[in-house]
Amino acid sequence: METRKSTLALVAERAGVSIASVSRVLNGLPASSHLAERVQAAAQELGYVADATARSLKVGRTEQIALAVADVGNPVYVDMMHEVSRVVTDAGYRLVLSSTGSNPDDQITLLQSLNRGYADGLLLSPLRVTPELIDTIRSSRLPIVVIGSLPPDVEVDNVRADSAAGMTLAVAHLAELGRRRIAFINGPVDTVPGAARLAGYTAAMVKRELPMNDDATVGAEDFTLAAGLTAAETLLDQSTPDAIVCANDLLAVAALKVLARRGLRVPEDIALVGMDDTDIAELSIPSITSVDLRSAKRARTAARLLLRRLEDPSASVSRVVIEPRLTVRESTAGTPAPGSIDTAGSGVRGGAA
Amino acid sequence: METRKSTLALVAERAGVSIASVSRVLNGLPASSHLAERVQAAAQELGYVADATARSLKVGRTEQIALAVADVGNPVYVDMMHEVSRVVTDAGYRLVLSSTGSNPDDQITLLQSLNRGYADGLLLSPLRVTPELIDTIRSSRLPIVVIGSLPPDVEVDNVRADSAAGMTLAVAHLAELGRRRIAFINGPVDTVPGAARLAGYTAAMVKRELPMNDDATVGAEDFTLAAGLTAAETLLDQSTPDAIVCANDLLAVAALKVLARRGLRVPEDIALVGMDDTDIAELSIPSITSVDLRSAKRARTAARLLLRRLEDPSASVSRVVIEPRLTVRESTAGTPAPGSIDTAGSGVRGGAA
DNA sequence: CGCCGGGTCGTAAACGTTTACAAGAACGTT
DNA sequence: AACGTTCTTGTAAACGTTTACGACCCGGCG
Repeated sequence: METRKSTLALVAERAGVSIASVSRVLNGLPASSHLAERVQAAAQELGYVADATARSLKVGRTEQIALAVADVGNPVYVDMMHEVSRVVTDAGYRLVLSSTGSNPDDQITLLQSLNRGYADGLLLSPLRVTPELIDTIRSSRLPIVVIGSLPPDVEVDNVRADSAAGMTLAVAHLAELGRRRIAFINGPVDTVPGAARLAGYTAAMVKRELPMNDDATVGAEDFTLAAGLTAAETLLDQSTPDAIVCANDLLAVAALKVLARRGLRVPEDIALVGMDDTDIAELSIPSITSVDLRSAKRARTAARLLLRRLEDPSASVSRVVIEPRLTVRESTAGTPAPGSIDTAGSGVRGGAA
Repeated sequence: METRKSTLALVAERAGVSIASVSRVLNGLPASSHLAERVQAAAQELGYVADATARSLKVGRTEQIALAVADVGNPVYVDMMHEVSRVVTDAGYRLVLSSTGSNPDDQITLLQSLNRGYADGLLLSPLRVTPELIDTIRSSRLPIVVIGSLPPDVEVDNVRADSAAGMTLAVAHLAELGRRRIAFINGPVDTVPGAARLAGYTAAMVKRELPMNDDATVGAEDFTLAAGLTAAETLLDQSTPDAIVCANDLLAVAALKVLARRGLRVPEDIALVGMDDTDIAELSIPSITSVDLRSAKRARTAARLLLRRLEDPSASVSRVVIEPRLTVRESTAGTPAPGSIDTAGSGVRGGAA
């Protein structure tokens, strides 16, 4: 088996047949067994592998699907990648991953370069959506499905989580446990999920007739652990909640850390619920109750939507919304409201020296 | 700005010039300002974007770099992706991510398809390396740099972590804290890192003249959390260590969970050290001392090696080994050997109901 | 025996670029 | 005024495939 670059022409020459015949045999089109054998042999000997670029140029497909996410480090995106990767490779596509920052301009330039034909379709999960971004999405030459919310007048396939419903779930759960001073650690409010979650929180609190207070909601700079630490510090400096819901599992873990530092017990003193239900919620100690926004499912359906549109570009646009679930864990488990019975907690906890 | 597919020919027609001129202007080659203006205008009006596939076919480069990892879910690979993504996009390449399973056959088919010209180069981080895999790597048409160990006779760029040295670091640290019954939760022994870490552990224990015991080392099925849980259970059923070192942060977190379930305090009863020094080691409660295998740095240098080889294919192969560090955290912090003073631990810990 | 249909296979045109080559124009030099 | 440079631009050949078209051969039917 040679390792040099081999082309159809070389194989054809070696087999003593025409280029077209080689192509046909290698693509399984009908051919005489005599011819087929010769070609197979020649291809084998030369270690022939078809050039993907040339093929793409000819057939007009790259068999690549691009996935653009804001932050590869975020576990929820990792889940999505995982899922998308599976369904697109099953369908014979390769996955091109692009980590745009949270900057919409980056996403726009990405989109433009995508239109050069790197990929056949795009899965986009934007954190912030600006009018410009929407324009570029609209005028894109290739199919896009966006994971996340969009204004209703945008005619683009998309699948979103109902994070407002998720916040309702969280608040209801805490209220039923008797918690009333429910604080909220949000991400940046100028992001789509940040805004949605804040709205959901407010609505849920109002509906339950729970006391609201500006000091009881803080917005982290970012959906990251580091931002969560300072956000949690700020919150606890200015407020004394008996429960905290976080817009994100990362923020929740950060809060947990800060609570431990301050000698506050979870869930006895403060109950905690996160959002996204990623692995870290499960493996944290104590494990964290989390709103499952079904990221895997969202990613899967988004990928399938894209595949469908690729085979039928004229299909009507579909907008899917996935309902959230609540996964209850130790951070809220079976706790009476604190103060009803004062357990005279000494704040003893293992390890957090 | 039209949104329809536009080609050089269309722009040329519209501008009333030749195709070649359009190409030249758009690529910034010298042209009269008169011509340039007409072309720019026409391109603008038609919303022309060059087709990447055709360009790739002509120039023989795709400007894509592939990264193949065994498991996208593993935080250490996420770190690597992050890093690789940065350096290759800075160099003008796009990143194609492939999640091969841990199955070497998958990697082989991946490699073969890579040779079709999807990408200009490959970063490969194989979990298991078989002779077949090595053969395919050797006979690859395009440059590969592997992240991880390879037999010394393989003439391929690679950058590896010295995980044996890492194990020495871990064992030495624990020994200095007075721990003697140091157990080891490994990953699968038939993987490259699994084997290396086991060897490192054994060597370090022998060198320190610490007691070794078959019951004190278990191999998880996998480098995942789930596998870690059962491995930790097994270990604690058959052995009573005063310290555990884990081949992986995920395994360490799993161990932490099991220890909590059994009422064992960390670090008082059992000290714990992980490996890879990923985020979860930091944000775990207690935070976990971890051997930093410098995954970000490894990824970065690997990416740079690949870029170098892309511009100079004849460069001599380089093999880089990155030295590990130890990041000390709460899970081993300032603890005397247990038993020296029995603290009559009541096993009270917050939250783990 | 002639003709037609079906199977094989080769010829050549495309896909959308880049780029070597050459032709012509403009200009300075002798 | 003739000639050599240099600059500009067009012509056309490639890159490696896929595929429409047509040529040819062979057998079966009228």
